[in-house]
Amino acid sequence: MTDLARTLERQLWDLFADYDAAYAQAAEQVGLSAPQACVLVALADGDRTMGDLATVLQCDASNVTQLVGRLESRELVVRTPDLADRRARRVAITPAGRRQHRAVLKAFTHPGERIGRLTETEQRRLTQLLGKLRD
Amino acid sequence: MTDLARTLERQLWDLFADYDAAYAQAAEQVGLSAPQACVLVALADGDRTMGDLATVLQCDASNVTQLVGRLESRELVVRTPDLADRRARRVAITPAGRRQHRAVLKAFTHPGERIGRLTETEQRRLTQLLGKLRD
DNA sequence: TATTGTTATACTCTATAACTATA
DNA sequence: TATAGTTATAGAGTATAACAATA
Repeated sequence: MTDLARTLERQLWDLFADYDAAYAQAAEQVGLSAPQACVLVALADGDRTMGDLATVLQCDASNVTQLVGRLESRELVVRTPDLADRRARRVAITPAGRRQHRAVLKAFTHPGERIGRLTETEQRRLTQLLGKLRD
Repeated sequence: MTDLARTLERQLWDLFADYDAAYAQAAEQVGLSAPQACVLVALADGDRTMGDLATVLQCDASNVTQLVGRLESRELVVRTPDLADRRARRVAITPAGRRQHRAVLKAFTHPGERIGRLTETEQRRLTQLLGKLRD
């Protein structure tokens, strides 16, 4: 491996460490854990079944049961029956949950600040490079 | 916020999600949790006191006590007295711990693969942009 | 008196296995 | 028989508060 590639690896590691910490802190400011905030994010664009949530969050269904249970006890989400499949339950974000979600987004200023340090040209270049990175 | 900035935020989020998952998977392949792997990384370049570890890992000292305790019970690290300060204890990685650490690095191919998709010129450009991002 | 580290405790996150209800 | 979700359980990560030993 080249020195350049090693430098890049280190930069990515450091960047991600900062990013993770900033996200956890943003959630915490709102009184949520990072996984709880992720649930609200996953529900922001519409309700989902429990199983769908497990897929999106990349975790076990039993974990979703507990995450949603804690959020429901705080009335940030609600579970309703699925009319098409009586085994399934749909989870939806409540108005209070939506307020919390917006608060997390507002507190998570980290990416916006960083991106704002780049000129528009640089941002375009970065988008292109990151796109190639993900493929 | 511009569309371009929004695209970048989304790209960073997706990239980081992949990165996190890949790191956790690399650690798991070796039989470690991600935090445990981070302890080994922190000790790879030399021993540290418990308090120093807490600073580096950005967590509470009582958490370090438990993380190190689990690793020590598996003989991946050892605690030795600090000769200069009898309150402190120095934690060092063992040969077995070093093997585990190397195995994690070997399994964590994700960043290297991604970086390898870029030409050297693109890598240089990305390094520069990421540097500006972090400041 | 302040600092280093541990212990006791509590809560969250997470998965596995066993179970219920429905398809 | 297979699938959606829950429950019971267990282990790991995390922090707070109280504590012991040392500075």
